[in-house]
Amino acid sequence: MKYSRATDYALHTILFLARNGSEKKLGVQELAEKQNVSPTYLSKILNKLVKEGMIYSSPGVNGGYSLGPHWEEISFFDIIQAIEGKTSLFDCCLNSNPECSIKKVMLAAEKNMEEELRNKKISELV
Amino acid sequence: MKYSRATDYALHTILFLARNGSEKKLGVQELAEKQNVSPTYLSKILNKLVKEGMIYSSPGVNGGYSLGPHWEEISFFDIIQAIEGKTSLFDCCLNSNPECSIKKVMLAAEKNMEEELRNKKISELV
DNA sequence: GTCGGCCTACTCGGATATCAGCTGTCCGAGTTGCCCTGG
DNA sequence: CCAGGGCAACTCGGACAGCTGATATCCGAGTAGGCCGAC
Repeated sequence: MKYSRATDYALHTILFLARNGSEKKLGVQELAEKQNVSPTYLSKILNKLVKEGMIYSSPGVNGGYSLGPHWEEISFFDIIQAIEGKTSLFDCCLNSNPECSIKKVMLAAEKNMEEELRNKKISELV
Repeated sequence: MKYSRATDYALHTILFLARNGSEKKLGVQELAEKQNVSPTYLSKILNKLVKEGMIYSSPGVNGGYSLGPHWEEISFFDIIQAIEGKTSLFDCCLNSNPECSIKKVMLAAEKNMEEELRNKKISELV
């Protein structure tokens, strides 16, 4: 089990944008070069963030990506959830018993990590 | 990102063994039927636990799996690590910068979950 | 009766098949700013 | 000088390929207990 590289790219990209100034646009080319990814792939990842309203994208000449209006409130968890999806880490696929004690322990532990990620905002690192 | 089903099987199997009495053996057939898995696949999973010394396996007629001597100390984390491996959830593959602030946040959050899983022992659920 | 060999019920390990999801590429389409040309 | 068209630089979206890891399955090998027959 691992976080996907896409999550890594998304986190770093948002941090790049934040450090670059919240208003300025950056082309996907430039962002991709800094992370050694192909621009097309990075564009796919960033589109997920666009759909969540975290960042803007401007087409056309001199287009690019820039941060959304509430970027200072974006937490690590927001970004991760946008990329990885909203499914829980653990699913007890054995019996559909909602009282499964193993599931309870796992979900409690997951919540612990989630809380930490919810409280950490990208803006704290700028 | 998700925990593999193998982890789910491993956790439930150990709980089965614990509830069945720490000394008694259970065949992989029986364990597999309760979880709707193929016996051969479950056997592969359980072998990982055998190698970590958590459970014993007895070949031959009336063979099967039984708990190891220190089974009461086995934590959720031990089992998960035996199945999923010891790699960290997050790897900053961008620059090999050990000071990457994103990595630090992620690892801190991961530690939070890890601690919770370390402190939860299977024996608490029996 | 007892000793040894076979048989059966198990686990172990490697090789292999299958499948889903991640990663990445390619191409066509849409959009926007800029330049260039014709009046 | 100005308006309009075309071009170039971008992003967007879908289709598709490759690869890796999870999820199995199969088969041969090893092991232990029990049975059975020969002596």
